[in-house]
Amino acid sequence: MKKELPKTYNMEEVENKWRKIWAKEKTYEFNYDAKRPLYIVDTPPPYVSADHLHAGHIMSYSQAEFIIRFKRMRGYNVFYPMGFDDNGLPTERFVEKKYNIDESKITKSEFVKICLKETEKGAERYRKLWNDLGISVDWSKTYSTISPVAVKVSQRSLIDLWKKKVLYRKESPVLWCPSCQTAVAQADLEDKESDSKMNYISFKTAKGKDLTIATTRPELIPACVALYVNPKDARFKNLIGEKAVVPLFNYEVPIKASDEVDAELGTGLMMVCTWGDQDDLDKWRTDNLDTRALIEEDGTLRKLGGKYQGLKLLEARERIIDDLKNQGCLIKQEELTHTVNVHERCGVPTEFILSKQWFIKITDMEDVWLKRGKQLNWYPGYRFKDYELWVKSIKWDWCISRQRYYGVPFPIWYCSKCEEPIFARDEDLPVNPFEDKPPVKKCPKCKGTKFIPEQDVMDTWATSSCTPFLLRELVSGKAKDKLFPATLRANAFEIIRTWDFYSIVKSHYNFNTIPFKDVMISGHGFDEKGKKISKRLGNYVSPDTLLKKYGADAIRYWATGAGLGQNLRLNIEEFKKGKKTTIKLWNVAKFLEMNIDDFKLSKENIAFEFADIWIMRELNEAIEKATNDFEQYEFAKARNEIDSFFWSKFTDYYIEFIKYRFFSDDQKSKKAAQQTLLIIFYSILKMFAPILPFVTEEIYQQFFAEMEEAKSIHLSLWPEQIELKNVSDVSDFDSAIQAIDEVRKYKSESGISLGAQLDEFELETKIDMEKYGEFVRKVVRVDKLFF
RNA sequence: GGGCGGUUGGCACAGUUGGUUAGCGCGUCUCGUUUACACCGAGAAGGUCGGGGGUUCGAAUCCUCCACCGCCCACCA
Repeated sequence: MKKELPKTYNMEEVENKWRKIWAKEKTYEFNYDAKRPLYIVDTPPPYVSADHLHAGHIMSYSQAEFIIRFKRMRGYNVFYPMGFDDNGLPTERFVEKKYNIDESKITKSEFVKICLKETEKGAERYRKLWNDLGISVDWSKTYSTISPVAVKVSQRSLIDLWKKKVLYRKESPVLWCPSCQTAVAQADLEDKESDSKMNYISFKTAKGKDLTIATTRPELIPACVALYVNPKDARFKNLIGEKAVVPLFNYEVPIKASDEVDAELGTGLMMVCTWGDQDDLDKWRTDNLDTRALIEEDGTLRKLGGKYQGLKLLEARERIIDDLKNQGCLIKQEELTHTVNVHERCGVPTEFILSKQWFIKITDMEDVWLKRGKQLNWYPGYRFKDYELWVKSIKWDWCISRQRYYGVPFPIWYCSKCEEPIFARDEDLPVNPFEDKPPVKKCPKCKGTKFIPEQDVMDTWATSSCTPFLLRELVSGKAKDKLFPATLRANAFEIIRTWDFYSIVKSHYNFNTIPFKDVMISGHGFDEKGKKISKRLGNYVSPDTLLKKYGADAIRYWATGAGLGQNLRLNIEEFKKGKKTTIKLWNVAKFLEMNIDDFKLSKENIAFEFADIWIMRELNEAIEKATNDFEQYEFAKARNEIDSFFWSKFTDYYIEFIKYRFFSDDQKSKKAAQQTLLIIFYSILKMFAPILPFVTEEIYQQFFAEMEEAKSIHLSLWPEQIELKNVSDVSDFDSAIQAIDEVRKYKSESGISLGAQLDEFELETKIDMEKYGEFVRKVVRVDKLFF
């Protein structure tokens, strides 16, 4: 049946319509079906506390989704759930700021309640944006990282790690954020440039000889436990084994030797404190130095600080410098700029403090992590380097406990007498140790009867690293066992060292396998000038504004623009081009509507003409290339391929080549053109479908739905190449095209309308006149062609 | 200090295993209302591929050094 398309494409109306219908018809719902191969997608659960959604978010999720739609059309049974990461520090800080909350004046449960409310709001915003963009998520399969199922899976994973003896609790120096007042992991650190001073301070040996050390952290002097020199350093080697006297505090520390001391740096004499940096920790560990814990959880000096006790680190620094000056122990100060490690969530420099924390063993396992990493397919391949580099730089076991409120609780109680940890039973999960009782009445170790719940919550990555085996909990029945490992993990490069790495760790320990087969790494969205989009710079437009102005299809079109793993600038021109493409598709549909009476593929033998065969050959090539590109996750290349076939071959040439046949009385020729148009355009629509889901669906429903069983173009199959057997040889068709170009050029340069009829034209291009003469004459409207 | 990515006409980008006059889009200029489309069509101008050196019959494409941009890691006594 023939339908009348509106004259112009009403983008907003069409997009809205299909959003509603896809939701109502549950077009993207996952239904297990043993016959079809599975394609399981694990995309990042975004932080719902991110209140600055921008084009970068659109870009990375769209890019993964192009592949997902492609795979769906390739016959895969796609399982595409969506999660929201709403636990942990980012949410807490967001809530504190938004409501101006002082945590000391609010109960833990009140605070958590507000966090939950905010995260719900945040999730709703994301959900709406993804939906507006046409992200083909199965919305009946969602999770949040604080939901009972996520808590259960995380806790179960943790208990398993304990049983496998790779989880341990230990008092040791840990990376600590004095602002958030929690332990943090190595992966949570960020570099920050800051101005500081190098202080040259005089020590004395026990025998009274003068020594000078250089430090940027004079406030750590009360925690000084040793001085180090290089044993090859002629100036100092005779000091090795002697004692030095710490100024202001007047206690003795040993002078030791280490090859790692660089005689050129500072004064060549290194002060080791507990603990200022990695060196301090290394020396402390290997040489069994004293433990002098100086820093309190809130970033003030402990009792060890003597008269400086209670001062903040920076205040203590000033006072100590003053006092050193007064005692003549400060020799000089030099300005310098150096990089400090700050907590990425708040930008405050981290410290090391002595604290009891839970750790997962990841150090000394480089070969294991590398082996696991190599078992994955990395797209693009060079991003494996990022993983490799990270794995090789791991110095700490993964500290997973956080001294915060809003997060997944540890399923752990401690015996109040002997501190033995009691883990929850699997059948009781999820548990909240504050509300639930431990599974034993008596401590198995000391028979104590009182238990204290673990106060800490888990690191957010301890939870989100479980997503590969959390996803399957969203379905019931037979499918469950088949939904792990996932097929595709898609994320941006900056979370390779966290999300990807920790997921690999968890799957390795818990299931002795890899968490997913393919990793697809996207770049970042940049602003129009090429600057990274950030909240601080305010260099972004809200996605809603962009969507309203250009439509989802156009924005998705832009998102195809970056090569895999490359950054992508915001580019309004690309939005416009995307919009133009949707309109062009619409107008071609109008053309078909005007010239085709019956939208059916004919079963009769069709007398295809040269131009028809030519365009079908071109189509086959385009299909082959686009398919290969998509298979390699190269959506940018695929789009270019489809684009150039559509614009340069199909609309610029083929449609012009056949117009005359529609005005002629040759029914056979007309029929062949109609059939070719149908075949080609239908394939084009399908190839554009992963990128432009709305306009392709609209046209599909108008003209092609009746030809197929699929209720949506997105559930139809990806186009196959057309079989071209027993057809004329058109390998010289390019000469005909060249002749046509020649006439077009002549008309254009002579100011003659392309539609004007010419009596005769002398061609320079040599063509097979018998074969293509009539065709060229009709297309370019010339009565007589000759050489 | 180590590593990754990038540097191609005004702008934003493609350039497969090295091979004929280096491509596309936008922009610019000139034309054209051809019954799908002016959110159109035809045509033109414009680059020697960041810089130096090398390999080769031949390099944007391989090697080497350097510069600049972006990012990651490490160090900073």
